[in-house]
Amino acid sequence: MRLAELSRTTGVPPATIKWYLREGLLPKGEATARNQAQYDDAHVRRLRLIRALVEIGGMTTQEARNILAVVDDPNASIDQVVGAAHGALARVPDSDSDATTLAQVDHFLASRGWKVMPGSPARAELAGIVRAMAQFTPGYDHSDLALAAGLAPYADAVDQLAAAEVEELPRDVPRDVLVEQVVLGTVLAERLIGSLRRLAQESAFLTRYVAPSDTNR
Amino acid sequence: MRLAELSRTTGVPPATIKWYLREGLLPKGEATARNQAQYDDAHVRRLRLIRALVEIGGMTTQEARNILAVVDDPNASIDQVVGAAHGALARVPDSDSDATTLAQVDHFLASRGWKVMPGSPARAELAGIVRAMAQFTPGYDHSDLALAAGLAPYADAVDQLAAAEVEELPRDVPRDVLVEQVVLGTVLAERLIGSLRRLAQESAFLTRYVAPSDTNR
DNA sequence: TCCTTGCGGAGAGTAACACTATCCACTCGC
DNA sequence: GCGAGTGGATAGTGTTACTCTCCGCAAGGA
Repeated sequence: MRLAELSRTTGVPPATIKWYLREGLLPKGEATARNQAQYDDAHVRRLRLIRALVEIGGMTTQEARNILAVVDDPNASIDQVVGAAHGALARVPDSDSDATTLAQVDHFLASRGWKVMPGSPARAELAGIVRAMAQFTPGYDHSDLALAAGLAPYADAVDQLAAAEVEELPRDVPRDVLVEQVVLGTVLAERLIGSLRRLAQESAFLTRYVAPSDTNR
Repeated sequence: MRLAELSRTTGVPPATIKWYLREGLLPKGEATARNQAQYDDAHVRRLRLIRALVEIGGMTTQEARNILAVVDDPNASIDQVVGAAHGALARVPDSDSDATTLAQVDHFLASRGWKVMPGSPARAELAGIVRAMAQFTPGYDHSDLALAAGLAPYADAVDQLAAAEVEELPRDVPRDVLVEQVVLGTVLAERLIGSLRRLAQESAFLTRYVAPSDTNR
């Protein structure tokens, strides 16, 4: 398969594929001559993975490259792969978040029994979100209890999902397949949950605000 | 309150505030002279809302402006506000998604009893995600049942959350407060769920892959 | 053998985005 | 009265993700 055909099967423009090759996101094809190269299914797969990370996951190419580097490293553990994906998905606030909110978040995580590493990007992101929410709640008392009560329904929902996902990972599968599945499960599922929630919300709003009497009252 | 003080209380640089004023994201202060203006708490609040949408929600300023326009329109219904927020959160694929996936998604939504408008951005986004996932599953049979089975755990989790959120909205509150809360509840909660899921996932991976014997084996 | 078509690789160019810097006339407070 | 500060306008900057153009070479038909 040459570049043009790779482009046709994936729908990615040739110029973009060339750019991915230059940037090192996509490994080079096997050269058959000075200006001819062969690509195979692994390239198709990798190209689709890149597009999934960028188009659906909303990552920059730099973030995608970081993940792919870990994916390609045969010595990297699953934890490291997950860590790379999480690092790219998190929107860590620029400024150092205040210690109060961070301590509150840590307390919440401990009360949940979640083991999280201090450098976790998601932890910093959560602190930023909590801080922003608190700014809009004038009477917010900054107590650990108030936080835990507010987050509980979300944490409950997500706890089950995460546990099931990790538990259902296949054990008897080659590393590259498992790793790819972990990345997709982390990145695409996050977007999946988001769109499903919006669909459920939309439906709930339509039911309550537009025609509540039509259905059950 | 003058511009410099507005900058100090929100942490947003003066030049950025000026730019938001020019772009129409932030309403002008009340002019007291040709080159002096007064800002009040509403400006502080609006500025914080803009930063929440942009920094946490990851929106472009154009998307933020679209939402704010609906928020400011006293004739806009809650549904329209939610619709604007959803429109900015969704990552709709560029290409027209294929009819097969879209029909499958519609079938799934109907089986759930979710009422969704055909133009819903979340619907198109979901179709794009399902399509990408199917590409990585060679034996995927494109049956409605397989889709429903795969999405069920996520949809179950999200269904309860969305219903609770809509149900818990205050009814006896001025429109602007309600509208602001709806936008924040839509945008910030989406990010909140994402970061919480990653934290739960991180914990689950640490438990299973790093030290499973320490805890329960 | 020629000749057209297409290939790959490299570098420059581009469009959008979100600010940021500079300038200027003016005004407030001392 | 004067200097620091203000608001408004315009132009400039850095980043990102491509996209365009060019070039020498290869492949395959006439």
